[in-house]
Amino acid sequence: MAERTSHRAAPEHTHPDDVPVLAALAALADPVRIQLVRELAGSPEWSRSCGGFDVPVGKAALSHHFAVLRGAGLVEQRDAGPKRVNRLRRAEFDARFPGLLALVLRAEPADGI
Amino acid sequence: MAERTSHRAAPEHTHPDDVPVLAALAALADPVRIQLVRELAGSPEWSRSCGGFDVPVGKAALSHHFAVLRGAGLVEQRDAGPKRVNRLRRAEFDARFPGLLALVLRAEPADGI
DNA sequence: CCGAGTGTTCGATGAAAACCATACACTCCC
DNA sequence: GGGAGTGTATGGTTTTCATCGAACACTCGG
Repeated sequence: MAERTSHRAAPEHTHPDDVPVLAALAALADPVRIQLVRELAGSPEWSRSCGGFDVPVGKAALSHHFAVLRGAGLVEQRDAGPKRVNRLRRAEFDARFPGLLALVLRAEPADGI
Repeated sequence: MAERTSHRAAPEHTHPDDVPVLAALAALADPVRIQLVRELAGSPEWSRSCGGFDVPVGKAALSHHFAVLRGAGLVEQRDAGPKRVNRLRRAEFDARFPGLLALVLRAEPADGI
């Protein structure tokens, strides 16, 4: 049959084209998720597992944040052994919401978030 | 002294340059405020008073939403007689967050917000 | 097969935000 | 000055969301 090696349910993804603006904005209007997106943008694709982020929340909340980012078409996930590795959907998301990712990724003038 | 005609406290404004990205995103991540911004964008400047919006909330909540929009550098308000008229800070906001307003103002592909 | 590592799900808790109804302040016009 | 129109402030309710702890699945290596 399929050449699937994992017996685990694949994570549900939403393509950026199916994401309303409101959902995209709401997904990015959170300091933890902004940090995740930024760190993800500074790393090669598929190089970061969910647990490998320096974020001040427990792993339950972290899992929830990744679900939100997936639902907003911002990240794609793939199972790699026991880990789940991530990729920022730069091109696709930027095609749907031009300039939005750039706003989040650029450094802040003063400092803050 | 001053040539002020109103004895009412002028509304506090925040310039877009002083607004963190997170605050801008949070301000726009609300369906009522998105509608306000859109209606405002489709009207001449200073032509709309706060109460003149077709929005499904009471006037207390409406006043709160305008305070949020002011704090995010999105709208400017001025007293005109008993009314308080509004203006969308298009150029200034776009200079600080290029493309963000355009994303909110463009029509949605499918329908939703 | 067992144990360590990783991520998700569940239930509950706490904080933040939206909302309303009321009361108040101000401006204008009669 | 009185009254209608307009917006803000306050207090309290409801909803939403982020978070945690604990329990559960899955993968891999010994």
